[in-house]
Amino acid sequence: MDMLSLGTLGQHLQALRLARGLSLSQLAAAAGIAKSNLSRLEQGNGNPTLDTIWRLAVQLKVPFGTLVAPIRVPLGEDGVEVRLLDQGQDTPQVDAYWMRCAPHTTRHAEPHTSGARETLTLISGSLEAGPEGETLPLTAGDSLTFAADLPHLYRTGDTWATLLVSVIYHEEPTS
Amino acid sequence: MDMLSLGTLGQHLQALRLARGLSLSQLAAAAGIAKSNLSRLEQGNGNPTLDTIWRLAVQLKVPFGTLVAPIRVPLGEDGVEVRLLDQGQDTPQVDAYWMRCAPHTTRHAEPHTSGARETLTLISGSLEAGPEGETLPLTAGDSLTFAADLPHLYRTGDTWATLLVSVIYHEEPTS
DNA sequence: ATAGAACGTTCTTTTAAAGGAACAACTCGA
DNA sequence: TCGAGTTGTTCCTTTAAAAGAACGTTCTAT
Repeated sequence: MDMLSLGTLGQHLQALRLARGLSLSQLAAAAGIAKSNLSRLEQGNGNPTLDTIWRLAVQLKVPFGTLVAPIRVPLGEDGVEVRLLDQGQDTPQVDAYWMRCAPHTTRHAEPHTSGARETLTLISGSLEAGPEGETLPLTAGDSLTFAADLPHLYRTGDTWATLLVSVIYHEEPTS
Repeated sequence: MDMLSLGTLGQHLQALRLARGLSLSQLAAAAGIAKSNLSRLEQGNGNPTLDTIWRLAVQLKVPFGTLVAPIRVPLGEDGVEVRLLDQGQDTPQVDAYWMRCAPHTTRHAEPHTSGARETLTLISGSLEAGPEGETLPLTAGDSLTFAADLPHLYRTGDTWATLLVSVIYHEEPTS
């Protein structure tokens, strides 16, 4: 494990516990784990089980991921975070992504295979996107479909932008 | 542990792995864990360590919490599964859902607030959707935007349908 | 067919996480 | 001052998670 996160887990565990005015013994009892276990975790040693993390997250009323990756904004180097949501197995093939762009960043995307299209739906923020030279401004709720077999880009202004991206690959002749 | 999450963890692990075209052996090797370990986890047994979960999340490029706590919104009793992907905090507010419909099912949706619109993007399968009386057929890759402040529905034919749904609530006059 | 290399499963062994009971330190009230 | 109640720590024990090896399959290529 990247031992980095282990130490911080302990700190945040303790910070959350104290913020709720709970003693170590109280929290351990409420979560149904041994206090020796919790003590070790707060000290930054150990490597808790999913079961243990879960029980603590429930008691502290923290959405789980917050407990272990608290302040981290897992951005790509270029200020863009992308998650694959789903891949269709039909023709044409469709890949669905969730995407988040930091303010004042521009992401240049390479062309996809010939005939590919992209459909965007902006969830929050504002964004300028489309084929290079033909980008259009979008605000929350807007959708845009464009040809993705050319270089295209996503550019943010002063705000973060969150959007759904669907890449529709061209229907290939099934030989 | 609330066994609810353990079984689903395995399913999501496997789904993500297959979505990336990785074999169990490959993923285990890349993550630096024993494949017996990964095998057990995908079967829904076991109780992985933070270390193990972390390594898998890194390899699958998934923001951790997504692996273990997929957010299911049990909207339907019928063959419809819905997951909340994201909620925008801008105006207009946008809710993004991932939705999957079993074959030969019809889902009637209640009207949303006045002025609300919906944008759909079909990932796989085929679907007929839209306001009641004005539904349109969609195939993989198609998008559709319609007024969602009226009763609307989603109806599948012989196949499953997977789609992204964005609900755009009407922009309220900010006083 | 046959050897080779993948695949994912199921064993056994090793390791360490979690539980439990001690412990010292510190607060209370009697 | 003396317990009886905390607090969080440190041991030791028990349990099970992770590693490693072996297995039966399924391909592909010779």
